[in-house]
Amino acid sequence: MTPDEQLPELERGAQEVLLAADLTRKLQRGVPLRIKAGFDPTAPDLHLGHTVLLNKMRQFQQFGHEVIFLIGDFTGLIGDPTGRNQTRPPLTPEEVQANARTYQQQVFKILDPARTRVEFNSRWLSSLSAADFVRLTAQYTVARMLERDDFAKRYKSGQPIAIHEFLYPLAQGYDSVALRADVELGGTDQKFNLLVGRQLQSAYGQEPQVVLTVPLLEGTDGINKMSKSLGNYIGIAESPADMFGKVMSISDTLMWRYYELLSFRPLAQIAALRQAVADGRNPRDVKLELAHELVARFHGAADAQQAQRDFLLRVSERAVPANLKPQVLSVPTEGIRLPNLLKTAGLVVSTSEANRKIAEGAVRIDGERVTDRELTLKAGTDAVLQLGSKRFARVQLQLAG
RNA sequence: GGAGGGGUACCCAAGCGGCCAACGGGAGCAGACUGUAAAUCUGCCGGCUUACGCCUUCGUAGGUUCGAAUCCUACCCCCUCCA
Repeated sequence: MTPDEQLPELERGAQEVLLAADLTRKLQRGVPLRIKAGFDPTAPDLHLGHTVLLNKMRQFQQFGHEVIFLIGDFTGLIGDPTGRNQTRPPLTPEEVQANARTYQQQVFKILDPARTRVEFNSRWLSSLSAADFVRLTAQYTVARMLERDDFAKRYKSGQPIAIHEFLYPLAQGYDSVALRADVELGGTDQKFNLLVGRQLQSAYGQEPQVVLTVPLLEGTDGINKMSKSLGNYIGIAESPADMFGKVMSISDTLMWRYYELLSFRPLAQIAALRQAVADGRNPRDVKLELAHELVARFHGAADAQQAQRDFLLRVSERAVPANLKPQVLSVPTEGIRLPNLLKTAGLVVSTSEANRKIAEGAVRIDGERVTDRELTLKAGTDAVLQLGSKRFARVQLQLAG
C-alpha cells in the first residue's frame, strides 16, 4: 500500500494525529515504521476499551509496520498520576510478571504475533544511573510539566503533587528514546505523556515520534471510561454468551459510540444504520448486529451465531439458554435447602442474599417461580436454577458419598 | 516545626452514650413495564440461621460504662493554613 492509501485509513477513528505532516513524511520513506504503544501492567484482563487501540495497532501491522507492545512494568511502579487514586499500591515484580503473561496471551487475539515485539520498559529504565536520570529530568521544565491538565488543576487548587509524579511522563517519554519510536499510540488521556516523548527524542537527537491518539471508550454504564476496576467493562476473554449479553445491555445512545469505535464496518454503513433507526427500525436489531460482529471477532462466526440464537431464545421466549454446563453437587441424604443451593451454585454470594431474592420472587426452578425458602432438593434432582432473567445454573444433585 | 479539620458500609454522607446493622443520596441487585435500551414505579441492599434469634462492623489498640460509631487514652493515616 502506498503512503497515500495508508494515510486516510490510519487516521480513521483517530482523535488526533500530531503532526500529520510528519506521519506522511515518515510513511513516504517506504521503510516499515516502529509503532509504540504502552500498556499499564495493573489490569491484565483486556477489555473492549483496550481494543480501540489494539485495532489501530493491528492496522499498522497490516500495512507492514513493526508494532511494539510495551508493558510499562517500570513506570507501573511509579503509577501514572492520571489514575483516579493518587497513591496506587505498588505492584510486586512477581505480580507485574504474572500480569504481563496474561496480557500477552490476550493481545494476540487481535495482533499478529509475527509482527509484534513485546518489550518491558524496566529493561532500559531500571538500568539508568542516577546521573542518567538527572540528565533526563534536565530535558524538561516544571512550567511545561504544569501544562498537563491534571497537574495544572491540582497546582491551581492547592492539591499536592508529589515530585515522583513528574517522573512518570519523563520515563514514558524516555521509552520512545530507547525504542527510537516513529509513532506512539495512546488514548486521549495520554496526549501529554506522548508529547513529552517527542520533546525528549529531540533532546536526545532523534526525530520526534508522531503522536496518534484514539478516543477513550465509555464502559457499559455509558458514563465512565471502560475499566476493570469500575466493573463496567466487557472483557475480550469473556464467553460468547456473556459478551453478547453485555453488548446487548448497553444503552441505545452508547451503541452508536461502540459502532464508531469498535466496529470494522465502513463509516458510511454505520450512517445508514443510524438513518434506518431514525426511520423506525428497532434499535435492538441494530444492536444485535453489533453484538454479533464483536463476538465473532473474538470467538468466531459459529459461536457468535450460537450466542445470538441463545440470546434471542432467552429474551423473546424467556427460555433457558442452551449448553448450560451442569454442575454436579453432592448433597446429604436429607437434601439441600434452596438458599444454600443457590449459594453453592454460585448464583448468590450468601444465603442471606438468597433468602432475600427468594422473597423478591426472583428465583425460578425449571422456569417456575419459587417463593418457598424452606424448599429442600434431594439427590437425583436435575434442575435449572434461575436468578432474575440473566443468571442461570444447571445443577445435578448426587448423594454425598 | 506550629495551628486547625477529618477518618462511618462499594462511593458520597448523616449520626456524636441506649430507639444503630447504623438517616439520606448514588451505584448495584431484583420485581413491574419493555427491545436484557432509556425513563418510571416498587422492593432489597453485613454475615449466619427451617426466621427464634445469633455474630461481626463505624481508622487501629486499649479503657470508662449495665450499655459506645458516639466519652477517655495512645497510636496510624489524610487534608487545610502558617513556617
